[in-house]
Amino acid sequence: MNVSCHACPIRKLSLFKPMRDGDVAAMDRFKTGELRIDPGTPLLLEGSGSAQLFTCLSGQGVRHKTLPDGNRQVLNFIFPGDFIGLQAAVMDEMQHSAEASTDMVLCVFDRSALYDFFRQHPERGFDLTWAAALEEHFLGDALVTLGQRTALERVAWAFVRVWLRLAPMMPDGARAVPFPHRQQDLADALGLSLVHTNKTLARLRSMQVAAWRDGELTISDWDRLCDLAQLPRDTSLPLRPLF
Amino acid sequence: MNVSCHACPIRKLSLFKPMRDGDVAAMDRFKTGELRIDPGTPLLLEGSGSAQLFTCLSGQGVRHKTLPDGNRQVLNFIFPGDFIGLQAAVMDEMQHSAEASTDMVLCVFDRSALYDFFRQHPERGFDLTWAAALEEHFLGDALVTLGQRTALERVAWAFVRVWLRLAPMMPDGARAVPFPHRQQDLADALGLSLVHTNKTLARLRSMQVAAWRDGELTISDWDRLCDLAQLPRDTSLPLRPLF
DNA sequence: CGAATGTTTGATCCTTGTCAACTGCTGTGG
DNA sequence: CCACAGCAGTTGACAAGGATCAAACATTCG
Repeated sequence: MNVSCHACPIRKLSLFKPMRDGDVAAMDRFKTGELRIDPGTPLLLEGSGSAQLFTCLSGQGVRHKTLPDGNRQVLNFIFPGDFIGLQAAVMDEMQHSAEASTDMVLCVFDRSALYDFFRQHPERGFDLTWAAALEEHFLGDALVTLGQRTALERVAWAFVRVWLRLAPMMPDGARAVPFPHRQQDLADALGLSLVHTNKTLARLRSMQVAAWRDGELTISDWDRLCDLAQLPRDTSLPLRPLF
Repeated sequence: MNVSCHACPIRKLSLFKPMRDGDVAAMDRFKTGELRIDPGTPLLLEGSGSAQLFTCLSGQGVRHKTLPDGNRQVLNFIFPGDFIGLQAAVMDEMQHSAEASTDMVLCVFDRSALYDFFRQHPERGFDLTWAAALEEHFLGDALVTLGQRTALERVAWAFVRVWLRLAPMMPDGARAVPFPHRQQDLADALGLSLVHTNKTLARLRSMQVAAWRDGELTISDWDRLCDLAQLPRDTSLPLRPLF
């Protein structure tokens, strides 16, 4: 199998410093292969059973936990370039898995090789730590949202997040980004009921602020959206390490 | 200044493999000094300004974010042994800081030295990544709680978490653990109002399940508490890396 | 066409937030 | 020594945001 990984997002993830040839080679050795899955297919990440790490090459999905009573919390949406599976290593007590919302192509890595990877390429390991800290930062933001924001603010916040994440990957001037999920997914991500989420979406639409239809998110009034989300209008995603 | 760090929790944090002498020496070089702060003192972590990392040696505190409208979300409580500051590096857009609830003693590290540390001690870097993933796991749990659990369940969940974290540090058979925070802090951590938190605490007390008074958390009925929190009764904290 | 899935809308209920008042404790200054 | 301010905790009354229930509607697929 050809395991060269030129388009592999783990590179993007680590692109804080230019990559040397040795690093690329090491990355390829680390890589196990590619995986393509259909919408609705679960990515097995439960407990320590799974020995794999993934990066998303294309498509979108959700990462979620499920409570014994059946309630589901979406931890985050998975976009191209995202790294999945680090956390799975430390999970036991709770259901934790990921699921494809569209066709997805994943880059598969062998977790057991990660340790060697660290030894041989400390700089990349450093980047990984940084990526994990970044993930944690995002989760912290989500926590703030679920803890302190109203329904309208939550949806606005989610839209800002999605837009910031995806817009840079779109051709300049694009008015919409792909967000191919169900309202139920967003509801589970924001800790709202499906019905209330739906009504809130309708409100945002009638306010002419943002519309999410047919798997596409269109934002008409960025400033008002940011205000609703209590975010500065020039918000951007942190992408480069600061230390 | 004597910077030997025999009691320093960053060692505990990395205790997955025995430490070699070289590691200890490197750690000490990495260490900047110790810091003791009074209750109510904020630890400056805002934005990229802070060039420091800390581990908590003794005392407790909270790490929180503040919204423009003044609402506060407690991300987590800080216990002895915890590592703080990794996330701060990637934070800009939002207030983010930590504050001491009691007298605290902190171990201070220089962030700029972290990179070198990684290069020279890849295994330790690996541990750090693991620690970051672990943190993320905890935040994910918190997210589930804020998103899906009721007030009673949230408080129960928090008590279980605190107990699991602190009990191993207590003498065997201890019936209470120190939890020296205000009800407002717990409320802000759980996304509840102060009043409702108070009433929920009263309920838990009258149910003879758990009582938190005078900075001490006492658990009388572990099984019922776990049931309320929707957690298995044999829940434990993940402490060792699985890969 | 019918079944399945997802979206939309209205009616009702309830968990939780808000407002307000009171208690008890601690520290301070006259 | 007492008066008083300040702060955390407690309790009750009331309001509201969001959950739940139920039903209709749209779309896709076999």
